[in-house]
Amino acid sequence: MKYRTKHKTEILKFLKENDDKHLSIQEIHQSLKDIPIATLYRLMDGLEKEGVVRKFIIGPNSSCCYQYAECDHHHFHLVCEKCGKLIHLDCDEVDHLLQHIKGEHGFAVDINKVNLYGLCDECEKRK
Amino acid sequence: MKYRTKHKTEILKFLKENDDKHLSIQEIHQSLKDIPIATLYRLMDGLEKEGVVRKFIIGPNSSCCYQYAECDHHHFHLVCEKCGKLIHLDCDEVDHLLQHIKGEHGFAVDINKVNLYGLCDECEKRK
DNA sequence: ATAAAAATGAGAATGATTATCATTTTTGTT
DNA sequence: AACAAAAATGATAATCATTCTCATTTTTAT
Repeated sequence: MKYRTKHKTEILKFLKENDDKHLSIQEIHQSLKDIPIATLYRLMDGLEKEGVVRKFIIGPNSSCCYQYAECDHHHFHLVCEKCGKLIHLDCDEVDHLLQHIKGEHGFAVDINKVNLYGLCDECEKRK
Repeated sequence: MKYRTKHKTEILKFLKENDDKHLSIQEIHQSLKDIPIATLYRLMDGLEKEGVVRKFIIGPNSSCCYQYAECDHHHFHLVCEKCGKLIHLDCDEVDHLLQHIKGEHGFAVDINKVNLYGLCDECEKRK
């Protein structure tokens, strides 16, 4: 991912325009038809590794989704498995837990890679 | 899943013997070679629906894993991104955070779907 | 302008999971 | 014990997302 290419620019533009959604590879491909699917996979993979983009696994059987990564990287993301809603969890308790895990269990959690899947209030009620 | 069958018995015996591990379909199939893979998928699916067995999604790209349900502890999984090691995090702090998230943020985290990615101690030292 | 490094693209390959459907097994009932 | 309906099976094909391959093209630094 060292070179600047038209495809990369196009993808980032599209993701920025939709920074409130999680977009699957399939959805991105729908909109950016000129990018071959194999290339798209490759580029999304690279962008994720660079931290430009965030990858979500929504549900066991569906494919993964991507979203433009924001700069404030210090919170967990709650992802509703029903409606796909993304909640940013700014919360001291989280920091506390992560420090505890580091101190007591010797594991440095990379908060950028973590999503807490579950059900939001509305979807739980509708269940 | 109404009838008692040899296969079901065999699977449950195997899972009980390995109640400290998460077993992938492939691993189960390795050990219980006489059960055709299609049947195995079907049975595991049925056992999960019945609540006899728990399904885990470990990592974005790997397949799912199963564990005998009675032995399931309410824990997070820590996944080391370097060595792939899976750590079971049994910890009261986790329960505390989840209750807090449910109570204060109105979100029911499904702990089985969550992995905390990061670096284990050994890999961090080696970094 | 050039060459090395990187990215591309088309299709094939992979690999997990699901669907199909004729056959077999299980179970409760005569 | 025999029967029939319901359920489970098994072999194979189908599906579908993702990855691989490799010859070609593009990008970048010099």
